[in-house]
Amino acid sequence: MVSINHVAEIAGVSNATVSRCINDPLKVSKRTRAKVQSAIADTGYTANTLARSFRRGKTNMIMVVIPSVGDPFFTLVMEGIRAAAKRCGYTIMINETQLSDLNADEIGAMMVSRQADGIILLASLSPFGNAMLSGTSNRPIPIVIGCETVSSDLASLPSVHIDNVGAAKEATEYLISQGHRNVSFISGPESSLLTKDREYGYLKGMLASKTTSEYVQIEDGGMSIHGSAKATRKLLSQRPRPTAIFCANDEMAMGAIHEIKNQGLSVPEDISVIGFDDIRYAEITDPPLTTIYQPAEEIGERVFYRVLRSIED
Amino acid sequence: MVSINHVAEIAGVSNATVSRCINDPLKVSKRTRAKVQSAIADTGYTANTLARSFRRGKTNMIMVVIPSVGDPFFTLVMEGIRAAAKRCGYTIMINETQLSDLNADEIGAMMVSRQADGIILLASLSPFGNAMLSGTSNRPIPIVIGCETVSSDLASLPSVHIDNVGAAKEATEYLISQGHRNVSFISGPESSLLTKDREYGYLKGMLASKTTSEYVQIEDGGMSIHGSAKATRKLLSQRPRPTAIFCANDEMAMGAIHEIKNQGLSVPEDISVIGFDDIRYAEITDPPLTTIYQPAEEIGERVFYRVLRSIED
DNA sequence: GCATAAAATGTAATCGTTTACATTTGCCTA
DNA sequence: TAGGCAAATGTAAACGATTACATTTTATGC
Repeated sequence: MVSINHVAEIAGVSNATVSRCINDPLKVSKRTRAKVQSAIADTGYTANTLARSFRRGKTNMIMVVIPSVGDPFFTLVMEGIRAAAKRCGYTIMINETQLSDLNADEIGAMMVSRQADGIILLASLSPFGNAMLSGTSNRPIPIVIGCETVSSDLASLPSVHIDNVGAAKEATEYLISQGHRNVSFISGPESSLLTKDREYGYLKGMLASKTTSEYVQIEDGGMSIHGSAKATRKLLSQRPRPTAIFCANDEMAMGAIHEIKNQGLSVPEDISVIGFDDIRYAEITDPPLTTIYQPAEEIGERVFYRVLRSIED
Repeated sequence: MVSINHVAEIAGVSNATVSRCINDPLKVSKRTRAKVQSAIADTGYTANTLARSFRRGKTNMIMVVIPSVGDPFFTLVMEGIRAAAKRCGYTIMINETQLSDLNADEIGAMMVSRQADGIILLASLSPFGNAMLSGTSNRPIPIVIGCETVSSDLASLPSVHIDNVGAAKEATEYLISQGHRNVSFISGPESSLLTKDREYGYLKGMLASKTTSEYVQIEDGGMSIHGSAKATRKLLSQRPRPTAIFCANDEMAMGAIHEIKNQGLSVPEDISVIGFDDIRYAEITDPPLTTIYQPAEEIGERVFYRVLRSIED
């Protein structure tokens, strides 16, 4: 491995000069710069990032924790994050951490290990409280939560997200304005606070009038196609049957539509379905999925700048 | 920031002892271990990963480069990679690098920067040749390609993938055996060698008999729903019309089905569609998508072990 | 050509670990 | 209890960069 010292020797200068030549070229004379550059070219030297980050105490990397690669919604958020990061000279690393794997130790370790300058959590952490925020005197690196809501335990963590309660309430009101009275809701797991917020918005919408408030029905769709299909089966077996199903995200809406058609019913004639997120598959479902748009890219951009701000403090 | 030296001081031992206590506890006496552990607890010390990796010359991280978070197929591959990595004490980091961003410099920098011990490329690199493999005397870190085919330029890179040519040929033969003669193919962009392999398999299947070889038709679907819908539109406008469309992946198959239905035709009565990969959406398309299964998890596992082997050499 | 300031370069400490090697401690046996 | 060996611990040198500070070189004005 060729180090900065090899380069220095070959160029006939000190390592400090080589370092300057790389990090602040204007500080070295044209002649020396040429010598150093040719030595770099000759040796094929590239700086050891580890050593540099270690010495500087900064990696210029931001880690994004997502529960699952393969979630089409995150693509959009990532787009925003990545674009902003590029502009600011940061590299994005993704850490796929299944929700079930998320535990305080792991996240805590990540936080203080300083392998990244900051962390963006596109996931909720409610089950773990803020245990991870204490217990170490090493200053934890900045964490910002994106899309997800912040649990009260983590109230200290900044977060960038839309008004899930309000949006879900509006969607529910829309369904009601279309004449629906029997509106059911397919929710996500307890660990996803964001879907709980949407559930709350649904409740708010339904509880506004007596007729609708009598028909509140919520099933857990587990954030997956299969889970949602199962939940739908359960909902459809009830009497009176729902005339509309509001799903906490699009993927579950797809599962619901699939199950409804499976049972020989049709969407939206027999039952309306509404989703959340507006992922790219939403427009090619049959029928096209009615869904609530989230400005995913913008959220990504904002959450990045938020974490950047914390880093720079 | 509390360092190993603080801990040592508090415990009344040398930093070397603290280090041993962490990395090889059996090497220190019970009494000392207790002292050190309580000092660690008191100070909330956690090792500086950067310093450790730098010193050890090893990060125990493997980077996976994927063209896009949000590709449902990668979820499955990642599952295999992650499981294997966990077993072996490695951490996985994902680097989302849009194909268009991939350039030799960036990848080359990644390769030698030693921020990871190895790289798994779930993408092809053909446009860039092996420029990145030369030009530096720093020993590049191991790279293994997964799922994708290796371009001839990169023949030196190991790769783990299925027999795309064979599988596509079989699928084509299957369609022909079902009575189809007019089978069209929707391909991916030039940069994705894997889809080119599938295209080649399609060709092999079609060219086997005179009747079918007369109907070879290939359109670029750009690996996206929209691109594929557009390609399908073009195919459907031709006379004679295809009776079957073979798509290089499931997402494009979904786009094709959508467009076919859009034009008032039905699947599979008027036109059969077949995809590739068996992503989770395949079973909820309407009609259910016929597709070719890839053992994604197993590929993930294998590609991990392959890169591990290179690392350990 | 000299004095002086500014620019360029060099020297060496430093970041937090790990680890080869040296030293000390403890234990066992004769 | 001395001698010898193993176990435990300490010392100090790395790893490869950056950077404060010291020194040298160059440029400027007279």
